[in-house]
Amino acid sequence: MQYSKSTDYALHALLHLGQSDRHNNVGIKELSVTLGVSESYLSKIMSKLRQDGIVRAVPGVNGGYELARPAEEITFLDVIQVIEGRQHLFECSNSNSQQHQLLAEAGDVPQEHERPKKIGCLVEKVMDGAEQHLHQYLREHTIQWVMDEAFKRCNHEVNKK
Amino acid sequence: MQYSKSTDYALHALLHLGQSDRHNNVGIKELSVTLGVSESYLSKIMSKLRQDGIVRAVPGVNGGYELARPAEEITFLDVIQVIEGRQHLFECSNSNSQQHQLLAEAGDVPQEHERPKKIGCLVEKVMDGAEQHLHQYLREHTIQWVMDEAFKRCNHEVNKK
DNA sequence: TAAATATGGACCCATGATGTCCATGATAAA
DNA sequence: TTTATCATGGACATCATGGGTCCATATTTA
Repeated sequence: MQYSKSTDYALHALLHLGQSDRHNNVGIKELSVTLGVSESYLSKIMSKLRQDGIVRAVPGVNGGYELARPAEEITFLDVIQVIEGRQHLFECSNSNSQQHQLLAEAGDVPQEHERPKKIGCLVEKVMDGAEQHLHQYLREHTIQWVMDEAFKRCNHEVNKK
Repeated sequence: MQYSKSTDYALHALLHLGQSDRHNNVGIKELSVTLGVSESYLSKIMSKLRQDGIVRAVPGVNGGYELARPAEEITFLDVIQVIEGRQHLFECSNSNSQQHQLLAEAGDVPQEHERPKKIGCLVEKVMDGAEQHLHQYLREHTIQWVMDEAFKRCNHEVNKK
């Protein structure tokens, strides 16, 4: 269970756009050279980012990509969800199995007018909780955060001299 | 990006072992019927859990599986790592690309005796932080926690009557 | 118009998840 | 000791997905 390379490419591409001098969009060629990945493949990824309103794209001569909104408003979670999809980290495959009947058995009120019970898998509940924590952290970190952090490190390095 | 079905099966199987009357191990047949999955496949999963010391297995007549330690000492993280492996959630595929050189460029001290710099990808750093939060939550939730929660719900249901 | 650029569809390949089948080995009951 | 029961592990089979290429098309600027 790992995030795909596409997510890697997407995040690094956005960082590059964030650093490039503003009002100058960056072509797919420059991006692909910088990241070390083919233009064809990177195009697909950038296209997804555009469809989701993370970047803007202009075709034609001197075209390219630029961030569609400020880097501090692009979170890691935004990017990950565009690339990886919005499915949950975990889905119980048999919510109506014997397993779950047993879990609810003791306090069960049998057939109190046929309602489907809607118990909800407790395993899933834990996993959903974990996912919420993961997402919260990813929401708190933006493209801008990485650039700021890099800048701070540079200063620190300079001061050491 | 999703946890596999095997993780699902493993967690539910352990719950079953946790609930079954103690000092009685449970055969693969009973487990497979309860979870609604084939014996063959579930065997593979149980075997992994055994190799990692989560469950014990005894062959022969009246054999089967039982928890190798108390249910409150089996965390979700334990189980997930056995099934999914211990690889990181994210690995930067090009830590020495031009991208990272640029990030470190401004404050760079060129060739101060050829050390490889060991910068470390900041994207990876964020992702590792996220992973730590995820793991912390999964460490705090055990098989026993789920059983306790199920018990509490039963009582609540009974009290409502 | 021509060159540069993004877009999207069709396709390919390797890998891993999911699952089956079978031979083997260990154990307890008869 | 024999036999039925049970776990183990290897060899496959199948299918979905990630990762990637190639090409035809549309759009824009010089």
